[in-house]
Amino acid sequence: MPELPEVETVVRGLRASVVADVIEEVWLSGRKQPLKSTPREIAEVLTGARITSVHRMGKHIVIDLTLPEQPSLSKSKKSKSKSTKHTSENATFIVHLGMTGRLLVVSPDEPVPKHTHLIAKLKSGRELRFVDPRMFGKLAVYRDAFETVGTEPLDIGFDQFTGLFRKRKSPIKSALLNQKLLRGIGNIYADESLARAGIRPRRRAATLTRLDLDRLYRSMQQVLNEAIAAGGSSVSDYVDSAGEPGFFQFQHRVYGREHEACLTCKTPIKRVVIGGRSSHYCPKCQK
DNA sequence: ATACCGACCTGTCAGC
DNA sequence: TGCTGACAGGTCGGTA
Repeated sequence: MPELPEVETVVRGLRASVVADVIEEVWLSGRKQPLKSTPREIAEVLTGARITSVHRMGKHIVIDLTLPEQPSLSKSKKSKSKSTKHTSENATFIVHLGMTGRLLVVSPDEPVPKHTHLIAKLKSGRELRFVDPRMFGKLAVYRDAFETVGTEPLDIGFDQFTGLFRKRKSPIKSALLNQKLLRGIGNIYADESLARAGIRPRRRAATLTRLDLDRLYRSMQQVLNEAIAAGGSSVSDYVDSAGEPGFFQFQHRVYGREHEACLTCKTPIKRVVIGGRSSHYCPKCQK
C-alpha cells in the first residue's frame, strides 16, 4: 500500500498531529522480524523523546526526535566531559510500511488489532501505533542522520531524469521501480505513469526517445501529485494515520483493471508479469 | 556490473 | 463448508 503518495499522506497526517508531542512509554510486541534495530534500541531511543518534525524520504517515514537531557552521555569513549551544560541529543525514528504496514495515531480506547507491533504512548494521551500483518515493514532508530540513495521523483530535474535511463537495458517498468534510481515509485504509480505517457512497460529503458522521456517525466510527476491530492490509493489495506482511506484508486487508468476497457480507446487492458511484478497496460495506446 | 527470481509473511478470494 | 492455489502496495540476497 505504501508508495510515495501514500507515505506522503501518512507523513502529512503525522506532522499535523504529533509534532511537539512526547513519547512517554513504548511497548513492542515480541515479534522480531519487522525491526531493523533491536527492540531495546528502539525502546531506549523513543522513550522520553520529543517529536520535532516528520518528513518523507522515498517510502521511508522519517520522524525526528530530541532525546531527553541526560546528565552524562552514557558509555562514551574516554572523552573528557565535553560539555558542562546538558545538551539535548537528536535521533531519528524510521518507519517503512512494507506492503501492509499502518502507522496510526489513535485513542488508547481503540481496540488493539492483531499484528500490532509497536505502541508509543504520547503525552497528549493518544497512541502512535504500528500495525503490519505481513511484517514486511521495518522500524529503525538512528542516532545520526539517516541516509538513503536515489532521487526524489518530484524533485529531480529533466536532465538528471533522462540520465538515469540512458544506458539501462532493463524494462522501463523495472527501472521505475528501482529505488536506487528514483525513490518512492512502486507498482501502482509505475504502471500509471507509463499509461499516461503512452509507453509499454516492457520497453527497454535505453530505447526511450527524448520525446518518450519528456512525456514520462511529466506523467510521473502529474500522477504523483494528483495521487497525493487524493490522499493516495486504497486498493486493499491502505489507510492514513487517522485510519482514513485514499481515493486515487478511482483514477487508476490501468492498475487493477485487467480485461476492463481502456478509458481512451476501449481496448481491454492487459496484465503481464515483468520482473515478477504484475504490470498493466493498454496494448493500443502504449507503444 | 546488471538483471532476474525466489524468499520473506499473512490474508483474501476464486474455483473446485 | 472446506481445501488449494494464486495473488497482493516492497525489499533483499543469491545466482546467472
